[in-house]
Amino acid sequence: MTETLAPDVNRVNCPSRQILEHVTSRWGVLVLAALLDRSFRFSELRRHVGGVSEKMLAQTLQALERDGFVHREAQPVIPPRVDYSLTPLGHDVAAQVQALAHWVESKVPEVQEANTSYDARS
Amino acid sequence: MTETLAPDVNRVNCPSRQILEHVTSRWGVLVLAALLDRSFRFSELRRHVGGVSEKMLAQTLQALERDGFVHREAQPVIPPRVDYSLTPLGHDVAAQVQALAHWVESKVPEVQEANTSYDARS
DNA sequence: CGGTATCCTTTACGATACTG
DNA sequence: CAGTATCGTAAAGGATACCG
Repeated sequence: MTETLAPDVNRVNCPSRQILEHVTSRWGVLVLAALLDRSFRFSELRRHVGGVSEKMLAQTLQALERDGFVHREAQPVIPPRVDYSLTPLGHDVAAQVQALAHWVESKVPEVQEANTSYDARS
Repeated sequence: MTETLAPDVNRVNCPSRQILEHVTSRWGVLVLAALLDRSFRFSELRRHVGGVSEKMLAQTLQALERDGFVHREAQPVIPPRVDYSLTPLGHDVAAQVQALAHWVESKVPEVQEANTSYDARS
């Protein structure tokens, strides 16, 4: 009677979709990929990920922490020091996301050529 | 003298970042994942990907076609018939993106537990 | 059927100022 | 340093209507 429906990202209100959106969000991707290499302090991360604002970085980190992908370690010192790292679960997604990012970086020439020929037809 | 800088998604104006954003966009992810299984007609895709509007689907498909990931085949018949499929390049991204989507679907319970314990602390 | 054009609303995002 | 609060703008997105 109590059927558990399998998670499906194609369904509008499936929780998997929101998780996927956190992971693939504009800044989420870059933050996860960065943290795969090493842990970062807040301001380090801000410098590392070009163009991210304090607000969006904080928001992104909170979403990823809430989903159990990122671990936040605050040291009670003055000035404050907070380190962000991946959880085991986060390590798994981050590996996939970073692979994707690297793949894209490696295919830039092909894509640019596709852009050019597409634009030529229009 | 004419140095070619390696593509880096962390740089604000690197083309790789925009490509990555197309691929990881809200609807881009779901469209690529769907097309990995088979080709789709426009309205099939619209029904398959829950919640997508005509406008966004058209926009997403255009971006993916322009980047060389999706092939668009329009048959000159009445009523019109247009089939969308993956290019070889698109097949590679789609495989990664679908793997990510499936991974997320499989981890929904873990993430929901993380959500609960996070919310309990706040 | 497979779109495009228009309008409108909502959300994302950035800039700035402020706090523990 | 590591954020939060507030505000304003820009972009994303949805609804509807229309066209080839």
